[in-house]
Amino acid sequence: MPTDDETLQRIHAAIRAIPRGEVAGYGDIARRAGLPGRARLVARVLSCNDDRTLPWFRVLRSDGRIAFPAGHPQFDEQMSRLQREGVTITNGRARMARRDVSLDEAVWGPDA
DNA sequence: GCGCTGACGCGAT
DNA sequence: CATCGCGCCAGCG
Repeated sequence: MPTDDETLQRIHAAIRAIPRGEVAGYGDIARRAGLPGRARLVARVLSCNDDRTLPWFRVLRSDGRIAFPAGHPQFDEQMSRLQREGVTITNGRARMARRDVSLDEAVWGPDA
């Protein structure tokens, strides 16, 4: 049931919906895609994703850290891209919107 | 069908 | 704060 096309599309949409200069957690994306608790699915989708137009770099862990271990090639690329968008990264951590007053409501509205 | 693994999350310590 | 433990889901040997 989970990994059908529709689900994939919604995850894609949720990721594309992240405003430039902002970031979101895997769990947030999953929730926004109507798949609460499927953070790992989002991760898997990204790992298999080949679409370059998808802002995959705006997706971080819920704690604001990049999912890759420091030193990993992907890690550097992601951090560079984020900084290029003005995302402040301190000690490998990006400033994330608080969960309770999340980006979901601020940007996508209360229905999210 | 079983168990391991991973671009995860969260409460408890 | 930094860690640990346990829960979660899907793919693969």
